[in-house]
Amino acid sequence: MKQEIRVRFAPSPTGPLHIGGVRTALYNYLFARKNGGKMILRIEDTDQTRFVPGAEEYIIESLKWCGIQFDEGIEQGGPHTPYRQSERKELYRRYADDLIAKTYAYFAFDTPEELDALRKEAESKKSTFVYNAESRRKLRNSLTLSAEETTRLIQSGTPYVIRIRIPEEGQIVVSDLIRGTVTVDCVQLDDKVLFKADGLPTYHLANVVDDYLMGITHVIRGEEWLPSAPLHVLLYRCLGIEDHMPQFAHLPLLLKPDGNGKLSKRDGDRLGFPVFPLRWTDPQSGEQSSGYRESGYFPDAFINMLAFLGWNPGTEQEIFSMEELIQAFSLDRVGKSGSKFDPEKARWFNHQYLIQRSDDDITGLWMPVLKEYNIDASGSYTKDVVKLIRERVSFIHELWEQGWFFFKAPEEYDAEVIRKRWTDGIGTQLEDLAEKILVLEPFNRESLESCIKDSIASGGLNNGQVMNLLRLCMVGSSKGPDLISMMTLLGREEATARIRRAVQKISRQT
RNA sequence: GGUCCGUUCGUCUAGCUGGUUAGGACGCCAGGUUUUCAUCCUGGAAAUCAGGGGUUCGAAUCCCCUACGGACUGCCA
Repeated sequence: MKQEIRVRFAPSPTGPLHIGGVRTALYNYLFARKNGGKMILRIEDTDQTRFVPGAEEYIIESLKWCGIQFDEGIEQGGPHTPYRQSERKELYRRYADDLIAKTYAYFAFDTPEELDALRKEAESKKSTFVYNAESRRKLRNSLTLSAEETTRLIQSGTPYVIRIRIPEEGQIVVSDLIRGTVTVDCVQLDDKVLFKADGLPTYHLANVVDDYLMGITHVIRGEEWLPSAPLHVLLYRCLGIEDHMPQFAHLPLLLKPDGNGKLSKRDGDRLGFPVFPLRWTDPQSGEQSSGYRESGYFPDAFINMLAFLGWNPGTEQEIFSMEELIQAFSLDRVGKSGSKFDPEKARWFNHQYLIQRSDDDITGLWMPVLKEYNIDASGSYTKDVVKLIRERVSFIHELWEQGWFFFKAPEEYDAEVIRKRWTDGIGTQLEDLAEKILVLEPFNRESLESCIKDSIASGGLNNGQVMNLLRLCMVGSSKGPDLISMMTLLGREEATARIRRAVQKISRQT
């Protein structure tokens, strides 16, 4: 029987989840669903100093909004409860002790201050301090101290950490589903801390132990983890669980739209687009960061856009529902190089999703927005408006800009249009036309159209001039949907009132 | 500095096992539709495949070097 595929998304609750993280979660999710596997949410909160209140809730809410679902995790439970590392605290020590017993790890008593000093000193000599096979010989640890001294220090309560003892020679080979084989010499690795003085494991230990315990088969994570992947491979080996080592897939990074570097929180504020799925308020500073949800993006559009940043189906199809993404997804179609995030394309995706929606959907979404503008219109009227302007926008909130004049008469009239089209005597002719429209029977598209045409013909007027001025009367500028449709929808009273009103106002100005 | 990863139109990318006029999308430009604006449709410009060496009849595709970019280099994840 084939082994069940199990993947995990393992964020740290140190702040809001950024879109790079959402994409990592998405790829994990797609991979799991595509292969009939399980998706697990594990919270990696082993650093109590960086804990941010609300971050965990934010992460969960974000993923829900995106439609990324978990089979196991802090909310839905599962066979490996608990799913929060802080609650699994007792589990890790055993593995660290096991490593010590096998001499793959050792106790180190160096204080943070001492190490800091060493780093500073090295820096001043333009080199980097590395805790490795060479330097550990000169530092205070269970490798240099006698067994008695080590025991004495530990028993007297001296703070210590447990570090891995990297082999002095040999190579470590990481095989990566996206990058192929990555080989690193052990000499290049350093004796990373596995277990901290506060009694909690570091990422490296906790991650490997939990992935093992939770039966994770594929580790799909960001490229920033590639440099420590050899350490993780070594850990599986030292722990004697190499047979359970998952397959690795390191995803390329999301880059800034301009210039170079990893996309960061700052970029969004600077370039005017969200970097986070949901709006986030920093509990400490109160600083706000915008979110895709609040900016009017549809979750499926956002997900579609994100999926295409680093992956493509190899066909020309670009619009994919979550279901379609699941069907089409495969890790070997994930690229190797980082991608710059493009806000313009994100906008285009949203447009595609908006025009796919039904008139009723769009109307339903717009009604509450109209209320905020103090517009109290009926659903059926609003829907008629939606039909006329839906193609023109990418976001629900843009409907107002494209159709406010269906709900109130313009207050101002574009001076440029007046200058170009307004002539002496045109006012009275427009008023005559208004008169005819008011008594038009029946009042509909066809009759209105022929009424205007007749009036133009009999008055010897310029076609373009009248049409554009009528538009000016209705909208206040040379914008908007088809004039006849617009006037029909506004109704004869409103349409004629707007003509009279405009003629009055403009005549006074000119 | 060191280690590792990467490099095809401005951007996202196709091009999997060497032979294509290097394809698509966003954006941009032009024309058409709309007597308006937007949408939409059609067309166009846009990558000497980072550069240089090889291998080969033939390389964006394989190898090497260089350059550039990025990540990592914490008792952070």
